[in-house]
Amino acid sequence: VTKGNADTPKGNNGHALTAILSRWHPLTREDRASLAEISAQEYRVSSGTDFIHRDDPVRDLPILQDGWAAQYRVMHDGRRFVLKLSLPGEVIDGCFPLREPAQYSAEALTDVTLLLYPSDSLFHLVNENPRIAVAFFSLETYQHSFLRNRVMALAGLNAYERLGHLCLELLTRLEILGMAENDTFNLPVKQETLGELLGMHGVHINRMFRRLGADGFIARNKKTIQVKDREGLAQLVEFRKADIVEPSAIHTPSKYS
Amino acid sequence: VTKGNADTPKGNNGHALTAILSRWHPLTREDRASLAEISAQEYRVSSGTDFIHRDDPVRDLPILQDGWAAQYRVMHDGRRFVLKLSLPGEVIDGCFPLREPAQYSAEALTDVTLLLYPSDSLFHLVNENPRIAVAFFSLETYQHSFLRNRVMALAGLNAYERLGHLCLELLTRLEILGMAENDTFNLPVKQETLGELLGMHGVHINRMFRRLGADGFIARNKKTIQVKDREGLAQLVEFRKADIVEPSAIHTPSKYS
DNA sequence: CGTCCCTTTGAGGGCCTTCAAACTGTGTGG
DNA sequence: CCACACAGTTTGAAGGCCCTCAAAGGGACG
Repeated sequence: VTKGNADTPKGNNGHALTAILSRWHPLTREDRASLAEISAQEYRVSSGTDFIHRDDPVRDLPILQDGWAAQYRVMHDGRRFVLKLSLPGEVIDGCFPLREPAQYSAEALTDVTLLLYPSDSLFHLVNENPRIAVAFFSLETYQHSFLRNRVMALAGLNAYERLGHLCLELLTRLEILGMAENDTFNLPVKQETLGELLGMHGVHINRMFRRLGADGFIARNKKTIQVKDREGLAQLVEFRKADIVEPSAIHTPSKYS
Repeated sequence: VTKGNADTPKGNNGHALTAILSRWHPLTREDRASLAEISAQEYRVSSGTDFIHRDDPVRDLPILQDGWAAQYRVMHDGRRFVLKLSLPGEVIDGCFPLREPAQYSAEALTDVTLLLYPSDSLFHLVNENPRIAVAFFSLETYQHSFLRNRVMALAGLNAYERLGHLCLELLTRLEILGMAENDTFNLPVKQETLGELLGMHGVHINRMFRRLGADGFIARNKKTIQVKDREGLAQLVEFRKADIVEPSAIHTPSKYS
């Protein structure tokens, strides 16, 4: 793990955390200035290595500046469970405002560039500034909404549908991050890992991918996935935009008051 | 649904929401006074009826003063999916700070007494007061931690283990609410509903309950469940106290700074 | 051109579902 | 007090989805 200072990370002429939070709640110039005082350390992590270790204390809020990651744990019988994939540009959740040992390890699935914001400074700021607190709250609510949908998929759908659901979830999240166009995205994750995420064997992921392709829902080419029938698939797997919390849902004045 | 006014609900000589939030973040006398100005409406809902309807606008934050509830939806193929059980004393999540249509219906599993706090007033307060914002944030984090564990159970455990996990989750949540003693609790939920929660058929819930009893992990008597081997079961189903966010994890000064 | 990692394909078995029916407890009306 | 209806639990048997083990196929890299 190489380490460097990066208040202004390259390729990003601003403060990454400010950019993310301001999507979730209107921030004043002063809010932004307060946030800008909290500078991140930049880390580079190469594919396959852990950058958060389970049971280690959490001191920082990590943002994936670039690359994919997985939060996982190894269960007592040796099987691996993947809680969540983290995408380029996303905040890795479960790390704030906790100061407890990490509940899940995080592994780089590709080469990763990481921004680490010190928890203590953030915690202090959140306790002083209600707008920033609400912004974090809203971000948490957004991530929460995807987790609820994962629960729905795991409990209510079969393997075929779960994988279709995952394709739509990733497509949606990547579109929000500006990393998917034309219903197409890159999926640099091996099938065994997808299996650990969706609660099925990697071999079965393969069969279901194949069937989704044969049924015309998706097309695959190496690591690229294109959703061919987004509407049809969404209906099949119970995926709805309305189930995802968007910024407007939170700070738009109520239409019903 | 009968309706009444209840700033000071009977059997509760205080402001229920204040009591809950102050568990999650230290509140000043002024904070409590601000919260106390937001008065709740009390509703009574009889067993089996819905009190939140999917796609209806959310105007209030509901707290279950008494009784059990389930958040559920009916999927396009007619199957029911239960997202979460809500226990007496708990805030029903997914309702704040949203003003969008409800994503899940909520059904009373027993006779229920409900406290409804107007979202608009709460939203206004949260935007003014950082401590109350952090308290809500922390509460959300707490609920989030249980959801993460549900995902782990659904993706990583078989039916037998999932049901054991649920027993421990409910026991833990009820203990926190002061409604379980001696590893024993009342479970007024039919097995079919538990199946919809855990992603398995109600009939299989029965078989797994039976096996958990035969293996000495639990004892059942009508609707009462006693966990006989809490440690053993916890290890089997990967249930850890450390996976549940507690108040101290959030506002205790960092040990590592 | 060989190695390694991952994907793909095949066959057998187990977990869980599905359909069905018997059983139990509870409330209701005769 | 009993007969009955009703809801939920319990038990049985057959079948399907998914797992498990295994091996072959493909692509990237040296």
